[in-house]
Amino acid sequence: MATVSRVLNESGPVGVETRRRILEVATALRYTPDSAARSLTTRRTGTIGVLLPDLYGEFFSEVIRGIDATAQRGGYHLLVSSSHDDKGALEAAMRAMRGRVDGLVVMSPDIDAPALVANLADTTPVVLLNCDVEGTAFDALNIDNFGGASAMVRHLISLGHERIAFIAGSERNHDAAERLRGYRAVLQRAGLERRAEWERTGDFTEAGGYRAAAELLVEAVRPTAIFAANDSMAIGALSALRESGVRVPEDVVVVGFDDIPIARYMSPPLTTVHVAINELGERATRMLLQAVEEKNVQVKVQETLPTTLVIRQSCGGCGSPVSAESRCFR
Amino acid sequence: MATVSRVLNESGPVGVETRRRILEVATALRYTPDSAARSLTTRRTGTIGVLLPDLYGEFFSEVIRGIDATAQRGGYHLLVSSSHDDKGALEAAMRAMRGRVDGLVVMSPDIDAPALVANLADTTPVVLLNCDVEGTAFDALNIDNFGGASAMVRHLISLGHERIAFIAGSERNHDAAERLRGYRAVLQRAGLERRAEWERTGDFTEAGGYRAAAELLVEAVRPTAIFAANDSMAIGALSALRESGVRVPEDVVVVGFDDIPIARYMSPPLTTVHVAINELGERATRMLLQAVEEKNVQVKVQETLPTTLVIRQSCGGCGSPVSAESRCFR
DNA sequence: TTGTAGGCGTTATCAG
DNA sequence: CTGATAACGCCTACAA
Repeated sequence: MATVSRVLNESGPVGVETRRRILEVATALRYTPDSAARSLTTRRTGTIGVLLPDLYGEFFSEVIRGIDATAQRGGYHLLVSSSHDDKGALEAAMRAMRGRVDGLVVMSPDIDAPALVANLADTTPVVLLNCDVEGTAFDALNIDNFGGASAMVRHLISLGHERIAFIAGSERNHDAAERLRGYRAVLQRAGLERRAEWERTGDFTEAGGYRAAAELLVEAVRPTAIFAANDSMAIGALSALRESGVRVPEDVVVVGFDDIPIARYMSPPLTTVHVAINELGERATRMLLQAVEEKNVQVKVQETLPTTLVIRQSCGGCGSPVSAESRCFR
Repeated sequence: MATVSRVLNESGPVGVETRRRILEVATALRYTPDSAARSLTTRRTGTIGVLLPDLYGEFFSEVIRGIDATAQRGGYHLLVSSSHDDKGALEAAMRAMRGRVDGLVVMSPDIDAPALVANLADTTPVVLLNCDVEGTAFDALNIDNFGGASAMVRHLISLGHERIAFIAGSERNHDAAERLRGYRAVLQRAGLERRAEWERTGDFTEAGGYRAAAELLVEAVRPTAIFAANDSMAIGALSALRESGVRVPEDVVVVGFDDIPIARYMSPPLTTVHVAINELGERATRMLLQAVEEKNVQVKVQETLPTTLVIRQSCGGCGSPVSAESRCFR
């Protein structure tokens, strides 16, 4: 009956008595509108989709936390799908989500998601998270990877380090590439030596960082500082150094990127580039919801999430000339 | 057209030429069946719901990973919802999922989920994960919390410890309660002293473990071993001890529970009770899919996931009389 | 092997 | 203010 619909959705005028009766019966019968039927007519699902490359580690779980919180606040459900190694898998996942969601948050640092989205010619709003995107054709949110990495290297230099190694993320990863770019740029600018052996490639996991650090230790010329492109690898590096009896920060300094929650609990507490991971998910979701709910606005926005240096003990201290944006934490 | 449906679902006979033509047009038009309309007729959504208390930390993200992998393999999507502090929130979330999912994995160690599920009188299959459930009325999967905690305390005793402290999880948490029960049972059995001051209550977070350990350090009689009810708290404890200049494992021994991926990378590597977290999600999902796909089978199963001791360095070594189920890892 | 008709549970439209 | 009636897009049955 149409009136029932009007009562439950508070759309249209309904008599007080009628309304009461309907509500009574509805609760008595534990009646809940069928969401499939509803979205068949409304063309809205009340759900947003989240596409992630993986779910391993604290970084992703914090991002989802932010997304979930924001979506929930906006009254949306979350359809999550992860582990899209290649383009085909991501494309399949996107297609599978079509019709099931009102919008999509796509985090895909490894894959050319923009091309994929353009290719799909879909009308569902999409926000690209940590993607390598040029121009203004998409809603996109990125971390200030270059700025963060630059600031960290500058800090290391200010502490007197001249032999700075870098453990990069996987080569195709956009965040990884930007962080590497920041590292190289500052080294070059400072006129410091850049050795190929001091640039190892990891995979953003603890195991990768462990391996890379172990390799760095046996180099003929050992670096005095190791900058890992994310905290997980820094933690792996810490572990490798410890096993080899190398003291941190006395013998070698280790720093990371992301500031995942455990970073401050490491031994020693990890100096890192702080990213407001929660906020990353939050803002992406807010951007998406805006696009979902105001379909008329066709203007896309590109945003960058700023980063800050968090100085803890794994780098040996604040140094004398602390750069403007760095702060000292316990 | 019915034939189109037959082609896309491979149900019913279709002429070869017709089939080819339909497929051709379908791909040309990028046609994808509307999932809402489809589930309206089929009464199936191809989605399973996951209800979690929170998304913080590696434990949850590993569980979801396991669930996601298994669901994906079975061709199902994942509708995730978290942060259900109280009964009302959980109930609302369950109701909201009704009709959107074919089945539900409910992880709710804090809340009386069984009562809720029974109360909802819903026909959607549900698997209860880490819930305090009695009897055989529900499909349920639990960790062997009691066994794991017992084994760990026995191990500590075998290492010669007599003053063993415990950092518990929150009081209403079922897993936490079982682990505490295991700790107490073994202490009692061994005739060891049990002091109220050596039982601190944490909240399964690093911060909670940090606080609890700091409090233990100022006790008149200081324990020689600290058993945290999960790894996050153990990591927090490690951090607190380190800050106070207490060496682990020389001065005080620290052990955890869960064996989250980072545990092995701690300094020192964390001795802990291994839980196959991935498998936890995997098995729960398999149980659910079974219930979803074979509706006839009305027999519910209750399973327990076994645990094993993982001896690393934070407990000071393997000890002499290694109990049967313990293994030594790097 | 193919096309037609009905219905899934809502909401939107339109008379009353 | 309320109740019919027609979509929404698909699948299942039935008839051709």
